[in-house]
Amino acid sequence: MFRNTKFKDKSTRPSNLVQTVERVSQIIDLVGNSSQGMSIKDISSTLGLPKGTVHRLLTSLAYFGYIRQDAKTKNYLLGLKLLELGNLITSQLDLRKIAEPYLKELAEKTKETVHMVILDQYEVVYIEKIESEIGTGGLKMASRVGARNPAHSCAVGKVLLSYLTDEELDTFIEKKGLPQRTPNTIVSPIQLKEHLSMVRNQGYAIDDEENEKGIRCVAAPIFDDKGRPVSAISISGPSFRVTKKLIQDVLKKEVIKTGLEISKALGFKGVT
Amino acid sequence: MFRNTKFKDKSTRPSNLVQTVERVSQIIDLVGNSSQGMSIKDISSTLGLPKGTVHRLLTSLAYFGYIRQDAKTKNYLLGLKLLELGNLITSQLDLRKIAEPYLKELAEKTKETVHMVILDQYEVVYIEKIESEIGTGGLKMASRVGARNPAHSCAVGKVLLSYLTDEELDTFIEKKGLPQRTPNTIVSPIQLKEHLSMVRNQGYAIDDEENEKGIRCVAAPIFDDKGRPVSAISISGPSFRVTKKLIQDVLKKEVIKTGLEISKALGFKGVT
DNA sequence: CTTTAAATTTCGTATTACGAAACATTATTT
DNA sequence: AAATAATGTTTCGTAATACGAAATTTAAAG
Repeated sequence: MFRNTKFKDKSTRPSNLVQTVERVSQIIDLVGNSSQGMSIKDISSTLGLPKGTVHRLLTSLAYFGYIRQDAKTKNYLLGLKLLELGNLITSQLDLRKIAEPYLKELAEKTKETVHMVILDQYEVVYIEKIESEIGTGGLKMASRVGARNPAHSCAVGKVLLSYLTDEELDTFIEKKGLPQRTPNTIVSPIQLKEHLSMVRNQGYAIDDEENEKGIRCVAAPIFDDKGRPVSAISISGPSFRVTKKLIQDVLKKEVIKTGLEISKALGFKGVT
Repeated sequence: MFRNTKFKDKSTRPSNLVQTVERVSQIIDLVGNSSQGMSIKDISSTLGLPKGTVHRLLTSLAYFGYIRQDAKTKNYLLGLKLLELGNLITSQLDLRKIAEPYLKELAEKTKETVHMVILDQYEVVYIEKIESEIGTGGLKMASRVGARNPAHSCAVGKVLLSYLTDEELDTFIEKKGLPQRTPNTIVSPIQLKEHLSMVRNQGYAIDDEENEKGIRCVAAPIFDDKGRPVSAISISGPSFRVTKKLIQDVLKKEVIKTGLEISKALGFKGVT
């Protein structure tokens, strides 16, 4: 008896979701994405829940610090507990701690924005972002630590995808699709697979305005002590500064070098 | 009919806490404070909950990204959603954004650690921490963004307490007490009140190893556009470097100055 | 001072989450 | 490699929990 469809899949809705957890998550998302906080009325009408219910959940959340109530406006805002937890997880990702000095150096040297990401649920999650103090010239990238991006359309994502098995890639494509973000985005599965094998061979990836018009990036992988590609780093910037030539002549070399340095700091001994 | 004891008090346990929220909070705290993550067994035995229940809550939390499961060890860890939320709240505290450059400059100039805090539930919460790149000489402060401290025993706390009304101060003392952290901690309510009125008059506070042996700090307040003391900043360091003389001659002036600069950036027009 | 709107509390009820135990999977020992 | 132990996952009948309509209180606006 074999069951070829039995893929344990953490991203599909569990059969027995706890209702309260779902509602709490919805409330926190909602409140988090409002700049001025929200009233109970707002929340209850947006989510279609009775005011009483929302109030009960909010007071419980407030008691544990996940939500706080503005003294003046009476609006509910994210609580400071989330600051604490956000920093806790940072310290759990010791990857990030180790990489930090190298990334700073890279940002200084190249005068562009440096990102560090990991792959989670087939999406790219930014775990570090360093902007060169000078040189960014008022142009700031909209990215933010904790934010997510499709993997197929950015350099860091393509680097990490390039180490997946063919089977995993199929699951990825099936689950996430290959949404076209710009005219340059690779949307054909076959093309993507060819591209990824190239990326893997050459050890770096370029995002030539595939994710956002006007932004170009180069990325390289980071390996842990077991040689597993656990993370990727990139240099990103506006296309008029980050030209194809600059990438080939300078930036490519620098990301790869920094990637290798961080890998070594993690105990990576090199291939074979 | 008057009821003098009717103080709306957000920190006492609400009558109708949602059980699931409490359990979720316990689980997240537990998992967050473990460096290697925890198994279901660990969590259920620590909290005294049945495995099935813990499992159900964990899968729900994982679905929404608050918890993730390590692929290898199968242990549960904090999820990356918390990174995202931690960064969201940071951007909601635009106070912090505005202050950042000033604080960096202060840290550079003084070569010591600079903190920024707000008061929440009568406790000090660190919302920013900047370490001077050089000069810390291997000595790092254990503080962490999001962490909390009693208010009566640190400079930033005393600065903020100094603006409370007498009534609020009594509530604070009743609720939190004045725990003795070191031999220097002020533990007498009367002494504290006298001290605070002095702090308020002089516009800064010193923590002379009152919170931690070997650590001395100076702090100054930050006012918003309405003239309300919304935050406080401090310079902290080992007592052998941060001498009383250095504070009086140099540091005191610098924190006050930086505090005022930030206040002005927030729209503060000065007193009267 | 009156009116309106939102926030908070109450309370009987049905749904939801509970948790004991069965079952499955993974790790450990012999 | 087989057996055993230990942990993880699912099931399901039940009761406690959270629900939510409505009443009450509080705050804001006219």
